[in-house]
Amino acid sequence: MRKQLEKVYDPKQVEDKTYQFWMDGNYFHAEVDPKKEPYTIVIPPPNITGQLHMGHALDETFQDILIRWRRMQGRSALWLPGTDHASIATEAKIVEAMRAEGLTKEGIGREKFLERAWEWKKQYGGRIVSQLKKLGSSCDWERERFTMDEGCNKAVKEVFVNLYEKGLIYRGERIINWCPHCKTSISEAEVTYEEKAGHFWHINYPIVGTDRMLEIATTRPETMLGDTAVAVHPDDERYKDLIGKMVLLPIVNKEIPIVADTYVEMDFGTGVVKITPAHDPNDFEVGLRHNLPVINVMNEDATINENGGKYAGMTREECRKAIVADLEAGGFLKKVEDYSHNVGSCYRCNTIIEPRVSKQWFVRMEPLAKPANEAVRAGKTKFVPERFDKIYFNWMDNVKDWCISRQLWWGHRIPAWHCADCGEITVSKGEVSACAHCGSGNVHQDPDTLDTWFSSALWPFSTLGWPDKTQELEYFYPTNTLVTGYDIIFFWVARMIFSGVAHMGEVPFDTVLIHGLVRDAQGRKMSKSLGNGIDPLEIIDRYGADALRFTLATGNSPGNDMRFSDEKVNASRNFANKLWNASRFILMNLSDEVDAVKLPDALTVEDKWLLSKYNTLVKDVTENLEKFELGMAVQKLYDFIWDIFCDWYIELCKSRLQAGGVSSLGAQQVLVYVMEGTLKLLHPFMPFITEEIWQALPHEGESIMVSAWPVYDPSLAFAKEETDFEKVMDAIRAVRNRRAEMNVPPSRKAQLCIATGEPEVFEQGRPFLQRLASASEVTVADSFTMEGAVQVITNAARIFIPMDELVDKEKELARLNKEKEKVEKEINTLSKKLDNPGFVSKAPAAVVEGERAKLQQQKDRLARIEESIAAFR
RNA sequence: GGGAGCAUAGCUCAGCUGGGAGAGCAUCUGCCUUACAAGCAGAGGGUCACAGGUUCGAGCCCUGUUGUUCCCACCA
Repeated sequence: MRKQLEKVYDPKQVEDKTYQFWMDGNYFHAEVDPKKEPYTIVIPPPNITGQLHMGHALDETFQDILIRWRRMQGRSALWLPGTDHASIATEAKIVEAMRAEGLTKEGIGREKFLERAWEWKKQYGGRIVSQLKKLGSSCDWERERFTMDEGCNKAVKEVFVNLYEKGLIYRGERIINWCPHCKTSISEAEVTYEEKAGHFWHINYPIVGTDRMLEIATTRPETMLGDTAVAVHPDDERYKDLIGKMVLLPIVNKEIPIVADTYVEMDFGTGVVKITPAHDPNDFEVGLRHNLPVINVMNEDATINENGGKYAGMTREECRKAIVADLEAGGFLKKVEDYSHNVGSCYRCNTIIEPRVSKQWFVRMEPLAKPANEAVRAGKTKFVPERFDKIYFNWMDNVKDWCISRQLWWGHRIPAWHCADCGEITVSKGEVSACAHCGSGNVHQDPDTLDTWFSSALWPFSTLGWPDKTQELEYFYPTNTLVTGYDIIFFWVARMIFSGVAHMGEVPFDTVLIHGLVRDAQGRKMSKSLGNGIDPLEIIDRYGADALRFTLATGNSPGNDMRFSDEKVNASRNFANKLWNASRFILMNLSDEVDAVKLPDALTVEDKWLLSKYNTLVKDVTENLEKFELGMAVQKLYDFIWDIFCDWYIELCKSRLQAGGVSSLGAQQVLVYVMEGTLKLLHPFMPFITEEIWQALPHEGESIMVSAWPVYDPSLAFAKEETDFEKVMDAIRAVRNRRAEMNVPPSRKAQLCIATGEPEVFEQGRPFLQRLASASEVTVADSFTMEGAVQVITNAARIFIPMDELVDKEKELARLNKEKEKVEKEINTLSKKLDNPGFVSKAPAAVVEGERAKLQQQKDRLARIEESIAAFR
């Protein structure tokens, strides 16, 4: 007794059980196997603070599709999973949790803080991993890594020391982007700019020794507390005579010089710029050129410090208001304009960043970017879609030095020790107890940690054992495909590429598959603040993981954003159910004799039609996957299963199954053969349901996920049978169509008389016409003379349905004449085309041949229509 | 300021190297045909944003225009 399936597919009864089955079978594990070709994907490690969101779901679905497909193709397919320590985000969470207990970071100290952080990681770091499993991700969990584990730490230190020794890491006092909320420096890439409405305050600065005023315009009046000059353009006739003079800084009452600098745009604002070297990157540069003092007027949290005099203690915003009020009271404020300008914010917490001068560690980018660019230009790494290489090049060609130090505790600590005696720095992979320069034991480690992306950049090789020369590294590196969103190209992709090139001498992956964002049904970005995020786990709970995966993989082309809606998942769920019921049908009809996947010796015309279609599907899906056209592959599978397999073949084989005997056995074998192969093709997209059905059908092997991917089989290409059978299908469709138009219910059977030049084709199709076109009886002949019958014309036949009482002669004639007109028009277009010497001589022969065949077909059709019209007269 | 994407049926989107416009949803009609009503059979609906050009042939290639989204840079 075969296992019978439930009437409706219930993912809940299948998914967890099946995932466990795969884990028990150890199918996810990839070994170094010289007999096999490797295929490697490293996961973009999700943050340990994170919850699975739609972006992850899309990313992981693509990766799982690729990895499952390659595994079935016999590659040693490694999907290396792991998580990211996410220094800023994690530290923020822990600080927040501590605040609830009335504790502060500084209060408990570094050591205790890190203990808590690790405890937190232990408790919550696994959450996202278990969520990945819900999706069906076939990661090699034995090789799971963490960006702050021992191996990654070893790699980080190795790279830091290496770059330092090459002079590519340096420490310097620079103006950097400071997040007053996270209280750390952040890199250029971590600042997002947004157009914000603001004001342009015009302020009069009295010129010392005259009664003239110099009018400057600023968007940030509060920074005037740190002004150390005003600047004009050297060629500006209006101000030329003032260069070198002093102005009196209002409120502060300090004299500062008027300098000349070409940075100033003459025709913007008043052509005079106040210079605040400590709080503006451009002003900082001007300050360097003119040897201006740098006065920092803000604390770490962007409140005004003691340099701000009476404004000390105010926030930036409070100070701005107070200063503007004071300027106005003092008569210095000339006017206020509305002005919108770009304001930079921290990409993590969205706080407006504050440019700040401080001592930080930097990576010198130019020497690293150059070889990385060359590698990509040489095609060693390809972006899919290709256009994204522009984003990469644009960033890499203009890249600034990378600020890598963070004033945080949770992260890789910078392996540098400062000597209190000689002031020199000792950089080392190991612990340092004595200064390498003076030998003093009075050394202390730099308190800062590294940018999270510093360790992420090493991910493709640190996870494979580097800097040790492991077998894994040798075998799996360079990896093959990196799957990620376009929003992360320079944060991560670019940095992995230059790191791979610098430390491994080889790019880290051959292909970067870029996908877009998942938006909500209205096309808005999903975000916490909008509250429009859709939880993938809830979707899985309601529709099943397969339906979610199918939705994410379908109707979407690489690099483009997609909208997510319940309707789409619903359609996917319906598809899963369709597949489920098709297998139920097969199982209900399967006799015990059919116990293997094997084709019958004798194939009928409809068998050959189906097998030929299936064979093409195998080829197409494989080719689409090779070109990363996942959406197209999945669409073809959908069409094949629903339309060709279910709506046609299953209906076609019903009479054979009912008849029993050899003919029935043959149909069963074909059903099993095609279903089994199709399940394999669909498995990477819908792993759970395909496994469940595959196990219920005759099969070989333990699991579909380690079964062999189907290959195109030339012996299954039946071109002639395909076209022949489609003529029968055409006839069926045409008859159905006529009957529907005349509102004849299927229960009312009618005789069909088919006049055709290819009687053998329609003889073969007789049982199908009977069953699917509601025919009581089918007669095939060269021609018929029949009066008053309903007539249906296809490209291969004239079909008479003698239902005289339904025939309205006038209407029939009108319809036939309309059809005739249409065909004549068609013939006209085709003839014109074929009479065009340009077309015949320049178009490919196959195309011309095709057009000729079409013309002939239409001419034949026209002849049939004319016969029918004549018969009515 | 520079760059990129998008514009195709009422809606959401496919359409791979140019060779007779597609799907899902929605709408309308008829069916519980014993795998599936989460279904079956049918129907209607498109100047492929606009204007030129290349070509025997353009939704697809080129130029320009309009609308829209995004990225980068940035004049304080």
